[in-house]
Amino acid sequence: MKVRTRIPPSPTGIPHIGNTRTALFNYLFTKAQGGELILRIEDTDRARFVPEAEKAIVEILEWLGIKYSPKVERQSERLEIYKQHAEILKNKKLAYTDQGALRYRMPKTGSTKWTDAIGNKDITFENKTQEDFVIIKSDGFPTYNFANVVDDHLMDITHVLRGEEFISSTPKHIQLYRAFGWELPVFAHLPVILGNDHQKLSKRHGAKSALDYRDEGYLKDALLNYMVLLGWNPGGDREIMSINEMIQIFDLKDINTTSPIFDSLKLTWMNQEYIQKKTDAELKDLLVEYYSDLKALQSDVFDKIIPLVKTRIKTLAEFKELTEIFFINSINWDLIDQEMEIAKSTLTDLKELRDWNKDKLFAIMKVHMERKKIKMKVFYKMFTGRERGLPLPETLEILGREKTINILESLIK
RNA sequence: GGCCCGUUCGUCUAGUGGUCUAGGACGCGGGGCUUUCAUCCCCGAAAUCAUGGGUUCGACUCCCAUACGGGUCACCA
Repeated sequence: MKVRTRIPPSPTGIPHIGNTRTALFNYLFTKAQGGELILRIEDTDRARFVPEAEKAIVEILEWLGIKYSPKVERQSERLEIYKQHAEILKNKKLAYTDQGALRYRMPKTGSTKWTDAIGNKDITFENKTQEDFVIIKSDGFPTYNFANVVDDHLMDITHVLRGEEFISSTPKHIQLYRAFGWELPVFAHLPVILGNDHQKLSKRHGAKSALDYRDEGYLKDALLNYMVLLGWNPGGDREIMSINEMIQIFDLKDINTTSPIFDSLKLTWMNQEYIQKKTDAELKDLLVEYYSDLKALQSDVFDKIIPLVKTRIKTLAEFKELTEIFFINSINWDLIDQEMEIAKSTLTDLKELRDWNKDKLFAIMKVHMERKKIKMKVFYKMFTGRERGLPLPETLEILGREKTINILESLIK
């Protein structure tokens, strides 16, 4: 039997990174099994419905390369189906009307159990602890608990990979399957990702979305790689992996049972790793895509900057500040007396310099450093306004004679 | 509070009865390289494997209890 899974977001906002990780696991599992993944919009909550949410959901999956079947299902378009199925339960006296809503009558004796694929463990709930739950709301829309089960069956879902927060509602789902005489899918409840506060990731606690990370200059490969390591480990010391490598070795049995804490520091480190692994051309493309205004930079200048920048940025967003000197058109820093003196004599040297290249430029600086017993920092401050940055001689070589001399002249007068 | 799940360095984790005086990664500290800052390289600190009982010739690994943490108790998903 072919594996079929689903990504069932509810369009109540932009999904945060925890939800996206669940989508990723669904994708990896499905690809590894040669199955099919569908996207099903669970828009049954009219009060919290956010029109733009679906667009963001699709955008995230697209950016990350999480592919699913072309036909997107929407529960709001399937109301008739839920109504029919509710009717069946009502006729069987398994559901009853309660204040305009339809409730499912849960059995009150015995127990409901299943073997969860995560950790391969049996989970049992005593039925006496379960309450009758609403399946059709008074507004005519189905609840998650109902629509989810009906759709999973009708759409031939074989594996339900979802967050651990759904464990306690799984007995409801199982009873519904039984009431209809349907076969159970495999349930796999992923441990939820916790934030720094050790609480479940949530918008309220500042959980970001994949789109936020993209906007902050993170690469999709890095985000994907970091996310997958949160709760999944193929064994051994392997950490850096491409999505295709993940698919090759992905197995539900390697998913942990403990809730991991999201460590943005390690994500940032990983992002830097990925940036460094990119070729110059690839990094250039990423930067052009990230910044809308890089066209202003001359292509040959841009090409020369890339290798200098590569080991110095952890996110694409850091590019601008680091390369500021190539974009500025006015000087906004001052020199103190000693620096001024050095600036003047350096300027003289620069004007006389025949070959404008990094070695000659560095030679000039070296002379001054030795004569005045100063450190390189002084030159960084002088030419860029900052005490650190891209290698100076290289930077000035790329900047060119005219612009470099301009900087010193405007500082001196 | 009831019910459910979990517990190895600060964090992500390896580990499936003896190879563990517990390995890797991030972060942190120190050093090297060096034109600043990075990158890179080397070294180091960091877990009495939550605690207490079992089982066993032998437990991080199996069982039980306790503690702690998390999830969930909606006409939200």
